[in-house]
Amino acid sequence: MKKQTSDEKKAGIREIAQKLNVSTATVSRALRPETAHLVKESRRNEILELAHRMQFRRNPGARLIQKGQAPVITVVIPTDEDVFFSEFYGRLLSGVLESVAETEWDLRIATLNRRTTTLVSDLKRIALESSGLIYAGRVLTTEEISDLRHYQRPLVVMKSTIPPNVPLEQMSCNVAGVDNREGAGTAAKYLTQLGHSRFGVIAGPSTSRDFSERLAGYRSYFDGVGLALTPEQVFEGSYNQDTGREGCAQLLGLPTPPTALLCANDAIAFGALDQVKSLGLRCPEDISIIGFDDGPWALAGHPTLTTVRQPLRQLAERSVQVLINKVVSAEHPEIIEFPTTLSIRDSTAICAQQ
Amino acid sequence: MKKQTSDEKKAGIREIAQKLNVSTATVSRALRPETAHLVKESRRNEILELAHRMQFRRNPGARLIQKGQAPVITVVIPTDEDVFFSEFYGRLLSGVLESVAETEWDLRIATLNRRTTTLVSDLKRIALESSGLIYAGRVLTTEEISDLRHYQRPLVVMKSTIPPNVPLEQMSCNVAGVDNREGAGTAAKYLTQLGHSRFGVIAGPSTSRDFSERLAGYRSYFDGVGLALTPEQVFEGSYNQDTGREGCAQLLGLPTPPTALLCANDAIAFGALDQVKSLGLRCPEDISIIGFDDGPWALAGHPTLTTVRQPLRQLAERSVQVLINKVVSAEHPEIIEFPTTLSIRDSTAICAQQ
DNA sequence: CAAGTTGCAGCAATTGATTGCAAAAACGCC
DNA sequence: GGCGTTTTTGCAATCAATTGCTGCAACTTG
Repeated sequence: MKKQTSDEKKAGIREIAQKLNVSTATVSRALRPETAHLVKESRRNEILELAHRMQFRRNPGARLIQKGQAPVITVVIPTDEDVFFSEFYGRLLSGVLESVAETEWDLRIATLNRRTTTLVSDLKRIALESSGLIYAGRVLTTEEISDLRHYQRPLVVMKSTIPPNVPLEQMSCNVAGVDNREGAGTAAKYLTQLGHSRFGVIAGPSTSRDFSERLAGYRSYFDGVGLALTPEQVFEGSYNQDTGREGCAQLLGLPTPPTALLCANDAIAFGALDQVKSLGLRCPEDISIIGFDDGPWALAGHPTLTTVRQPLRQLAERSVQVLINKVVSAEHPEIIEFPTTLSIRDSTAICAQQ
Repeated sequence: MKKQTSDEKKAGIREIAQKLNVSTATVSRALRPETAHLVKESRRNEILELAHRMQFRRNPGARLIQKGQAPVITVVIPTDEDVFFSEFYGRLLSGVLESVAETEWDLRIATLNRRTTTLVSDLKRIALESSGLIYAGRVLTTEEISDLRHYQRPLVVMKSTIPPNVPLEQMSCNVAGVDNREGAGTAAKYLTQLGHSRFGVIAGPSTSRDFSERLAGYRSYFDGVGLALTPEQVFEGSYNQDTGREGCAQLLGLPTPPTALLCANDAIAFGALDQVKSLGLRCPEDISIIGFDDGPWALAGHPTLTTVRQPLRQLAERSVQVLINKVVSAEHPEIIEFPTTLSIRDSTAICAQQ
């Protein structure tokens, strides 16, 4: 009696074939949905039934060795503790996870070395064991972007990793992102409809594509309605709460302070809200605040935050689709931009001042 | 000129062998660190160099087919949008990610069907393509736990997925978790040292192992110092902010209200804080609040939150180690419990009342 | 100088499922 | 019953790397 780990041998396609007195080819065909129609139904059922009883699982390597690639999608994210707590990554990842879970594919997560200088070949390495890549890592350099031309494999790049000054049309790969301009415009429009006419904008860093698009969106809307933003009305800072506090303090210190604040993300909005309270003002009675992101905390505070929701779930879903179906050729890469929606809550109200 | 996808054929071990006029065996040996010593150094360098120039990547399937398993660790998480926003999962996942990134292994993420009744065989399926599993999914049933005996492969189960009434020693697999009792005790002790003597506890659901251990930790400490908690001093609710608000309201309504609140997680603590402010009281001057988790938001509010930090990074690291080294036999599974640390911030202060 | 030891490299088998090709079986129709 | 179709099935090659075994040559030792 040889020492055997357990489980009465391993159940391979061979064992099944042998027990049923058919060839492995038949078993193989019966077992995979794509070829199942090639096997007579009665026999197929026998095979399926036995495979189930023997707890058969096909060896993934055997297919891999033929195809040279696995049904795995890899998401590349930054090397950064906070990734899992950010709105963007959290919702994106869970979206990808769900989309992938509905298919036969697997999801893998990878990070790049913090300061790699060989991005494209790193991506090639990562991609080796997967069939498609979603790049959501750190912001790309222009050099890296042009290098990406040499990466001729299924790839979707998140728009937010592209610097603001690079036109999307110039990208040689698929790009997926959220329509920040439209979302910002919607927020601005909504405040206008509530009767506000004196606005303040607390923007994030202009080095970020998302933030610069959002600012452009606010600007563009106000230009259109003849309320063009003056430099004093715009505070630019980082993407965190402190920026919200500082921006709020500065804007409310203006000779004619705004009655509504447009914040480029939720964290900034929370900071602004905190500052408003510290100044003894009330939100929304004295001042309306609108955010951008719609994270889980938007509902947690007092008042709940009116904010722009990014359809990251759909974005993820579409990206996965693109990769799995490879519907897009490298010559005509797809640019996916999803529209946002406005989540109206309690931090905005009709303008009380005339 | 035949139509060729690109890249001058695929660079396999064969092509390299051919160009250098050696056998594939030699190339194979030279390429893998474990066997590299079997090839003369000069030749090995030639091979390595050419492999690099040809951008050679070995086909993962070919090894898989022999070993029957890939160097991949899979983390099983719940099917739940919020996973990526929770302290626990966020920090755990990023910890696992980092630990794995330091090795040659890959990280895969999988979810279970929402209501699977065949957990163990599902795990087997998932594990098929990976060499180790970290289970951090939904809470296990006792039946599933005893089924796990049949799962004889590298597996680490997170303690929080085990129901409170199951003794850890009874588990047939490796268990990793945080020492909640000790953490809760430390928090309680710290408040005592600040001079507090009237406490309120806002606990989470007792169906959760984490929360029930934390409550036990508070109890056990107070018992030890002769301040045993009465039923009125303990409010049990859910794990969210509303519980914090309700609990705070109720506890502060007692004839002799507490001067310090122990909250079973940060969200509850934020709720309590919010309620304290609504009641026109100040934290920490009038009442101290202490949380549990130390999430990114603990630093964001006013005042910043004193809270118990879980060493999830180390927990993740150790779990990965266990899986990669398979240092633990199934007969003597390891129980890993990491100690917490206290992050002292502004929401706690010396007791002002005598 | 013979016998023994060690280092290096190649041959060929192995791994498990898939698939092109062709044979065999089943079917339909007159 | 015969012939043309269609459906099922099996054989054997294939995928890319790994590894036990063997052979050869160089080196060491008595």
